[in-house]
Amino acid sequence: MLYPSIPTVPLPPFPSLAAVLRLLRRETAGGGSLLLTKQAHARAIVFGLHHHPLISSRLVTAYSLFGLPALSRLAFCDSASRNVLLWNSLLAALSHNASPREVLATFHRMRVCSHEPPDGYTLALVAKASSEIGDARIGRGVHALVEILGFGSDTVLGNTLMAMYFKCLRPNDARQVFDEIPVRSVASWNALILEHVNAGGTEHWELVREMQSEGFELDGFTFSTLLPLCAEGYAATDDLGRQLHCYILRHNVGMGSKLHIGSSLIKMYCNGGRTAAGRSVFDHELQRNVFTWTAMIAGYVENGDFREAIRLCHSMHSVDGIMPNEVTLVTILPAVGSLARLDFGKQIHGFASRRCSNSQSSLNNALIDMYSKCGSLATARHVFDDESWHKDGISWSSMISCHGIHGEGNEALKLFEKMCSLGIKLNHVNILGVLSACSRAGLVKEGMQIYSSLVGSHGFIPSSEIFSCMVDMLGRAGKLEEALDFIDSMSFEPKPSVWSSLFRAAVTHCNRDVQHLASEFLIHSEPENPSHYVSLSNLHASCGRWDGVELVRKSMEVKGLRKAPGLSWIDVNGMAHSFYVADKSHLCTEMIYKAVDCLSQEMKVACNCPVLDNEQMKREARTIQSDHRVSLTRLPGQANRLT
DNA sequence: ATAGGGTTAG
Repeated sequence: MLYPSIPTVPLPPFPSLAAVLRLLRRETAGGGSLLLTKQAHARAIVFGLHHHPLISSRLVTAYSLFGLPALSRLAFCDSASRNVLLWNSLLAALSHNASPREVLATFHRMRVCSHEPPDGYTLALVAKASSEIGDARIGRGVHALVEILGFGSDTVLGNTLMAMYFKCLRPNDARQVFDEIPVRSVASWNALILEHVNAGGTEHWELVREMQSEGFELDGFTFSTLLPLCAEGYAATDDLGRQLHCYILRHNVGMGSKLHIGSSLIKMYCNGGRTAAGRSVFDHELQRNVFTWTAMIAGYVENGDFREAIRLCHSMHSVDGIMPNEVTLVTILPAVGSLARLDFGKQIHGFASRRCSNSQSSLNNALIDMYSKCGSLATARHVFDDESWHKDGISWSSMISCHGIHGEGNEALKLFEKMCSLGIKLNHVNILGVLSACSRAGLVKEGMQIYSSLVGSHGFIPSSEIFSCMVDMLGRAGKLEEALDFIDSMSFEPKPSVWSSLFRAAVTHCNRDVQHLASEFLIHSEPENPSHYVSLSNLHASCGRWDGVELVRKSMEVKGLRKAPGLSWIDVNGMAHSFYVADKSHLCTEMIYKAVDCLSQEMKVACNCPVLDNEQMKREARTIQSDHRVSLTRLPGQANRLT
């Protein structure tokens, strides 16, 4: 067995038990000095103190705080006398840094070797380990032992056993444990409520009332559980989220839980689209940590305010001295991609490779997506091909979509096959990814094949997004009749997105009948959406039916509908330039239009297209642009992005 | 003993 390297620190003249103990105080070890811990260990060995159970258990715990279970075990093994305290320290160290099975194995050794019976702390650690394994038989054994050893009325152990039965999917046993706890605590109720929330039922509010009627106050844990349920609150008349927020402020809830509550509140408001309310919580928080910041950044990202998200990410260090962590980076990367801010994306990549481990799939997945959205297919692929990290389902899905976005349908299909052969489970997202890749690349046959094999042989139930994608695939390829048949064959009412796909296709292929049909359905299913009226009006205009135009405009007026004109914008050297349709207001208009013409020509040559007249050319350019050069991402109430 | 922030499509 290897001893830790003994540092060459001069020993004080009269080393004593107390001096070693002082070095092994939790604060010293937890404060980050592995060197001091090793120094203490060395001294203990030199003076034979490492046999003392108090010293050895401190050593076990100290190494555990550094995440070094092998050294914890070493300190344990070296001790000549082992009491419950020492065994418990080892079990706790393994519980934090090793597998639950190792905890149980060590517990069995303790039962055989130790002359002292386990205490409540031992049993709590073992119950926790058995809940992580999720095996109810093992759990029942622990429960029996708790009763036999006389801890049956212990509140903390009761709570642990209850959580254990929930994790082992034995809710009835869990409930029985709860009912039999003689003196319940807030934690007992919190655990019960959490499980009901996770199970997706509605009884949790009833439980909260019951808890209050028994005289318990809701605490920070209760609110962390309840707040996520209130995101949609403001739409309802009673706005539960705000009510809970007021309760928290009035009762000053959250001794020691202020940070948890803060980030939960921010998330709750932002999930309901109320970023301003979330920001107000954020600004008034007396203490913020990386969770608080990440919650606020995520709120902006989710609601499409990418610039504010990036601004916050930049200022977290200067304002609060807090560094972004991996989760923060994973949160901000989609915003970077949506704004096509390759420069910032590269900075994040550099920052991550310096400060984070390279093993996190989620971070690498987000990087692939960011590079892909910024137009950097090669870099995205480079990250993907790096073999030092483990690829999960999302990694494959991201890479497949990335090739799809860049028009490389065949490469997307190749990856999809490989993904399936690796046994990665298919879901709505990764199927939609490969189908939309087929759609963009015009691989109709291949896309149909995947669709029918999944729906036909594998009993997959397609989502409405997948239906729209299939209509889009057929429509782009000009197969409008087949697209209509496909819509007919759908087993449920087509969502507006299905009709939108059909409408776009009909515009591209100049089929006025289908345009008309789709636009009627769109107006019928979303009568409050102004875009549909404008589309119909434009259709009438293109046929010279000015009375139709008039009619549509009137009905918009009656309904009080106005459509905000669409914008496109492009970032040039950090400056955003935006354009309306046929906009001529830019200072460099002439130059810009010349450049666009050149690009269109180049694209046509690249696509081997015949030279067309001016009208045809414009139409063609629009189609090609929407497929390749220009990817349009709609931001709510904002502009489109040009990449 | 019970809790807080995140990645793929559209």
